[in-house]
Amino acid sequence: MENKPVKPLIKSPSVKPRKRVAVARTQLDPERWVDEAIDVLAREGISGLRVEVLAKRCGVTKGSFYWHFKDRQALLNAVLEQWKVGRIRDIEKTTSVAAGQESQQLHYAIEVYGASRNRKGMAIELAVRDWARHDPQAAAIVESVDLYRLECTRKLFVAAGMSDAEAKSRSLLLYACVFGLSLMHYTHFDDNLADLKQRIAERIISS
Amino acid sequence: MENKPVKPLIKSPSVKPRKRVAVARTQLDPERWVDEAIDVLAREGISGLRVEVLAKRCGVTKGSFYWHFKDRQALLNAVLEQWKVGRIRDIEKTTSVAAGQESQQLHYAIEVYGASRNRKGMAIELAVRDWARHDPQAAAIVESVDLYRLECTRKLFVAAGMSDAEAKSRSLLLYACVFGLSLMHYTHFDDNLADLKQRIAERIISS
DNA sequence: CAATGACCATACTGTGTCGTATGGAAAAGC
DNA sequence: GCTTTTCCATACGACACAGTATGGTCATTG
Repeated sequence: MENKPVKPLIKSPSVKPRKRVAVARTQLDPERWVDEAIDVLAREGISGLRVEVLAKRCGVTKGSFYWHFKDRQALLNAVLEQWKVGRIRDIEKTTSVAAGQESQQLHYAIEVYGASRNRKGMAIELAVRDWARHDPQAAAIVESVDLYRLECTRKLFVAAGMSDAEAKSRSLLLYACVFGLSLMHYTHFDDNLADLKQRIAERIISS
Repeated sequence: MENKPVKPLIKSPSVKPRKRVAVARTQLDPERWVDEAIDVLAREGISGLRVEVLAKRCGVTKGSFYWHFKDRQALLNAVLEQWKVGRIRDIEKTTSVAAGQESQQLHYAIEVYGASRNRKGMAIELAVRDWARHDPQAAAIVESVDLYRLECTRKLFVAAGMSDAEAKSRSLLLYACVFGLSLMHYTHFDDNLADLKQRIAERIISS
């Protein structure tokens, strides 16, 4: 085991930018690979995240990939980790609010997920959740992110004056609705989708 | 085109059970293939639905598959069609109710989806929806099923005394919540999940 | 300037999969 | 009984993919 001490699972940049003044040519670092991988994940799903496809998108060959990563699984782990920290940071930014503004912030949280903007973010969200249905490791990441999200919005509902039990149910309802709407096809169900969404948001948030 | 008139896309049983008294040996018909395919779809997803894997599960080889189906896509089409008719039939059964029982029936609709039973049904549901994210044909089927579902529950809300606009928003909220809950991991969010679900259902249905 | 290391290309093996071609066995039809 | 049809097995070719081995290029360092 571990007979390749000079090639870790994910090659960290170590002391890379020592004299790398202008990054002479396009050098690929693991972060670049992970960013591209998340992009492929968003539009192709986990089954479309293949090494050679990714390498072609980066303009290189597999030789480069297997220099930066031990194998495909190492990349997937890095993708999961980056997704997790990104989500945590995003949640904290979305749910931090001054006292008295909790309801507005909850409305904003719904809107920012369901809007036609942030399409890529929701595509990643769904791809990761589908991934988690077949991979226990991904499932654990999703669960930790879910629990953190639920807890953050629960605090908002509590700050808005709800009981603990009610706040928990509202928090779960909020995220379930946001994710559920993202995988339904209801564009032709009503000609006034704005009013539809407004009513739903009110039902979730208002007392 | 169509230079194989004796081998249609999906070989219908035609006049098969004429003298097939006891089904001497295990003859495979397209329905059997589709049933097994849906089973694989439920636990592996669309990317795991491969011809040779399916054949092995049926106890035969590819030769049999390509006798009953033109190619893999023909099987996928049959899977989509069977899923659609099954869902339509299920919806009609779930949303048909005597007058005055609409609220109870709506509660039942939520419960029958979210319960720990019907796990396989929800797995198929999610697999098809993930499939629809990359396949326009599957997306069209999902959309038609969604619209039918939304319309059926909308009528229930209207029969329960709601306005048309409110009934639409409740109907969409109901299904979004049901599907959204199915792809979240909230088991460790509360120690009284029954109360949590009860509160959510009340919020969706009650006036 | 020579040597070292970082980074990537090329070539290769092995496996899994789709689809086709063809033959064989058993039942059905005449 | 013989032929035809149905249903499946076997064998094959083509391709995509994961991973390894090896060599090449360029910058950095002494």
